[in-house]
Amino acid sequence: MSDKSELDRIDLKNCPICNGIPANMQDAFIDQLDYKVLHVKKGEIIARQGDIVKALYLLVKGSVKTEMTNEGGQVIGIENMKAPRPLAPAFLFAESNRFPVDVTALEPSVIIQIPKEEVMKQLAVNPHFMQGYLKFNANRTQFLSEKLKLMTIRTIRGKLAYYLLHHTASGETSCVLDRNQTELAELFAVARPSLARTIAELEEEGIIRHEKKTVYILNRHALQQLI
Amino acid sequence: MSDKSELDRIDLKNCPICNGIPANMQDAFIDQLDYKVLHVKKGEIIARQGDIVKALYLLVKGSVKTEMTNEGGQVIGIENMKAPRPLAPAFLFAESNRFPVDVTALEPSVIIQIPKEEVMKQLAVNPHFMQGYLKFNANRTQFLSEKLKLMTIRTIRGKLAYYLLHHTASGETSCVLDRNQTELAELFAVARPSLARTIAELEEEGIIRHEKKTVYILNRHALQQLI
DNA sequence: GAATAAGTGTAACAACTGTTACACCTGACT
DNA sequence: AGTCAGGTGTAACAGTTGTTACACTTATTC
Repeated sequence: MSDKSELDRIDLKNCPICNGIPANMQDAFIDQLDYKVLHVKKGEIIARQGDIVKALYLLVKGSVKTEMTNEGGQVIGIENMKAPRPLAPAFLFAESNRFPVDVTALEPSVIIQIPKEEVMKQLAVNPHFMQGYLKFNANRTQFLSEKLKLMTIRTIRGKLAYYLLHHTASGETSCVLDRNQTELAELFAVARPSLARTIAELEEEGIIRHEKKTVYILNRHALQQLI
Repeated sequence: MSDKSELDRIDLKNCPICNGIPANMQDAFIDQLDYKVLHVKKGEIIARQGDIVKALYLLVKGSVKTEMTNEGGQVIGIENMKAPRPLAPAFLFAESNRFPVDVTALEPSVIIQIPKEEVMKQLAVNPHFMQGYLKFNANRTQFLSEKLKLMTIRTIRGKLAYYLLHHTASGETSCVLDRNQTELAELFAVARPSLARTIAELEEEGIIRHEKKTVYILNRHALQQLI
């Protein structure tokens, strides 16, 4: 498969797809797995937009960026990803099984490539692996659905209300945000000053109050009305 | 498992998850499957928001609506679904495995419930079923990703440009839309008159032209600039 | 073929959001 | 303590979109 020194450094237990495999079975799992190890330098291209996805790509070390370029050569969207995580696992089994983006290493990185047939075999043989795979996809679907729901709310007030209500445990009247204002604005896909203004408005109206990253919900009902 | 008259009417070959199973194996597949058949009348509730998802729900006949209600009892979002298709298959394996919505029958409908353990068994035993399941989830992820990309484009011009470019085969200069203006506006989550105005503007600028549902792209480069 | 529904084009105005620019605060680092 | 970067509050103005309303055209139905 590969030299043993490599295997020692591969940490699957933190990889979303494989972390369901019990610790005492992980070595056995790796040993019997048919895969390739890919070492890339900084700036090296791992996959190109349009390439057919023939294997499951697990980024086990390093970080990569993904870029989408249109027909005119312009770069449209960029996203960065850090190990450990699978790259585009959904595209392995999708009808259109081509990389939608260019994948480039941001630093020296290690990627494991598991051929599709091997993935299917393991899915059938190893229920932990199957659970992990299904769970990852399921979680991703939920994540995307949630985000989409947020995006279909048109006003910033609405998005903020939705976000706050969903981040406050029922019964609680406050929550601690895990993002700063800039990141929140990005999540909402709105401009940062616009978000700041909306927050200020809601505070003026006595609906919320905030100190640093803690938000107090003073009028839950009013918040619900905003969605 | 159930009376034979039922089985005759169950059409799995058009169900997204099961359609990969060869026709000559479908009967055998159904026979050995452990499942429950659920008949519901119009208006009957099939699942409630918050219920734990313990089985794969396949809507094989009829249609349902899904509603999300907030804590205040207000209905927020509604979506209709027609047979045959699975209901919330992602939630069966997700970390948070609860129905996010109320599911209500819109007409007399038939739902097959396959317990989670049985689904896992079949996934391990039947590679066609597994492929179908993975493919469905993968396609759904792609669909959601695409939609999300569309939503993060802030301007209507941008959304329209993105949509048109992605619905025109490379090399072609025209495409036939499969939605009317109202549906397109819903997809973009914008107001219908606003979309109409934007279309009119792009026509005035000589970038596109349209007759009924056929759109001609007169200046592809300008469209790309709009994204 | 008349009646009805569905879809589209358009306009004026209100409402909301983005842009840009700058002041201020805070914590980290030296 | 001083410097610097990151994060936040705020304001004026421009730009975009939503709202509402209505005319008009095109399908559909009986």
